[in-house]
Amino acid sequence: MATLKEIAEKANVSICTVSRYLSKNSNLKQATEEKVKKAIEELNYIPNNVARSLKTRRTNNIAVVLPKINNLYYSEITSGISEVLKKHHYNLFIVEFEHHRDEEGEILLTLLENMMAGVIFLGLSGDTSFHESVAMLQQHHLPFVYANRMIPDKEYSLIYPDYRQAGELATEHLVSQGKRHLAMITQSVSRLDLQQHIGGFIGKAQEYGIEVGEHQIFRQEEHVFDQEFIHGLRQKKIDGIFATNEMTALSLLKGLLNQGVKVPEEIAVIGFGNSLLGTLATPELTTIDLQNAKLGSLSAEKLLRQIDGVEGDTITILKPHIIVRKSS
Amino acid sequence: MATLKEIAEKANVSICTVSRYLSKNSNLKQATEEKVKKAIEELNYIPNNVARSLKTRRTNNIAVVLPKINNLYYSEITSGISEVLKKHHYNLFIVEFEHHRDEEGEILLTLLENMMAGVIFLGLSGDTSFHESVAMLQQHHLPFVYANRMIPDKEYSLIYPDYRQAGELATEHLVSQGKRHLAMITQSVSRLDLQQHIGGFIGKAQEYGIEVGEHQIFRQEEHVFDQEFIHGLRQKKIDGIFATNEMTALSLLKGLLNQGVKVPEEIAVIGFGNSLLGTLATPELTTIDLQNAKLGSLSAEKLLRQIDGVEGDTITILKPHIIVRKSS
DNA sequence: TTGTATGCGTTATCAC
DNA sequence: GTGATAACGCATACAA
Repeated sequence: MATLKEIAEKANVSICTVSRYLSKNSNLKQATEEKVKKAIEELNYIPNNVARSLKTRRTNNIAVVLPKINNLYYSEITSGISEVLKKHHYNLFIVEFEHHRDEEGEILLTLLENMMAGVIFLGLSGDTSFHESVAMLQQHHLPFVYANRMIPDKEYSLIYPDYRQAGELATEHLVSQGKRHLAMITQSVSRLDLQQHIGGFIGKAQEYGIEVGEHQIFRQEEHVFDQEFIHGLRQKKIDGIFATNEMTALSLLKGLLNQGVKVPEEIAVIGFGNSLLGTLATPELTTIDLQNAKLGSLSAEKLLRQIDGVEGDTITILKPHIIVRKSS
Repeated sequence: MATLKEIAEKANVSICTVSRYLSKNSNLKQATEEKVKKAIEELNYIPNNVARSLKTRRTNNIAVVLPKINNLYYSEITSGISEVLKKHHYNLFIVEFEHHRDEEGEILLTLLENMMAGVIFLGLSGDTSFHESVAMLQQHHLPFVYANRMIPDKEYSLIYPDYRQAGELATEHLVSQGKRHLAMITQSVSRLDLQQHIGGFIGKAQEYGIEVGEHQIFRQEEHVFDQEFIHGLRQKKIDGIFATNEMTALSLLKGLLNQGVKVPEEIAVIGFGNSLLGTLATPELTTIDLQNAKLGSLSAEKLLRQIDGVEGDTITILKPHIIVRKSS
């Protein structure tokens, strides 16, 4: 690898002049400029970003910390992030983080050790101890953005979809289809975002005079969508279901189909997310689009503004949209 | 950020001693060790990997270059890579590359500028001009592994599944189910791996005395699985189809279902890949498992061996397995 | 067992 | 316009 020094020697100028040439702004004499240019080409010079970073005390590296990259939800967001970063000449680091308590410190340490310019956290729940460790990042002035999570009692830089409105949209749609006996399938009810989903779903139902009791809120982990489960739905006369996870919705759809339930006539299903999967389901899945890719690109832009010091810790909220297909 | 210098001053030792303490191997006097330890803790020292990299002329960063991260196929492989890298304390750097010719040089340059320890290329076709640029990496002694692609006329470090055998397995299975009129849906036939698929599929068919003509090899991009297409299948009396892409298989399954074709009785379908999607399809998809995650972890290990200098450019071939479900 | 001194490749502050 | 020279934070050859 050729270095500035070698270029300088070859071109008979000082290292400094070469550096100036590379940073474009300073004006060199036409003649020296060409000498330098020639030397650089002949020696096949490649700048060393590591050295540059040491000197300037900043890198162009941005880390995305998420539970699992082999999950459409996260990889779609990441793709949105990637596009923006590429455009601004930032590099993308991925750190998978699976809520193993002992990893927390190690991961944050890695981010600091490698002088990340910023961090985006995806899908890190508000109920972990993670956030205490995160305070460390603030101490070290490492800018970060939380995407897709609401963090209570913290003034962090946040971006997430309007979870409550997502729930409301689901109710409104099901009601507009004539459904009155609503149910919901969700994950951990302790998560703040899911509480919002539930709140929106139930709240809007009440506006329509519909009661959604606790026994109509199913926890995904506790059920398989087998004959017994479907039978339970029928007994409760459920005619509309909102599943807060695309895979879950698809799985439910399959269960209903297997048991001969007509979707949407007998039971309508509305899901979450807008990957290709929804269109491949039978029937095609009606869904609340959380705009994953867009959320990714927005969170990247948000982080970059923070890095450039033109934005502080603010909250950005995206509006969800409904995509009506055949399952409702 | 505290530095070695500050620690040294606080502990009343030399920078060198602190550095030794951190690298563990050298043996210090108990007393100094504790002095240093204390100072490090009090000052909340965090090592600077950038400086370390500049000095040692190597980083712990490994890049994965792939077309799109929001694609289950690639993200599953990447997840496999991620696990291995994490275990060996390497960081994961992601570069999305979408075959825009003008990007090639820029991307490889970025890898060199940032002193990547190694690179894994995923799904980069053998027919692009990419490989010429890649020679540059060799000049700069940057180790790399091509995963999931066969590269003709190059002695690179390669790892891929036995594409031919995958095709053979598909044929064997379909034949064992009593199917004799086989068809295949594939992508670009110019890609070497797909040629292998086709070769295996057709070749094995011939062993059974079955002719698979050119008009039974469909190019995915040229078709939607609508009434007309399904009608065509019926006319040709096709009773078994092999789709070399999981999404395509699912999409086909849906098309067949829509047209009232009984799967697998009338037409059996066998797909590729082993994501959750296959089990959510109706009927559940029989599939050739290419072991994406495993391929990822193996390619990472392969690269690490290369970085450590214990392995040269070799070819690793994975054996595919069939997962029989309901669509065949 | 510990310290001194040098350099990794770059940017930046001075001079000239 | 251009050139010395000093850092950035760390590792290491060589001394002591």
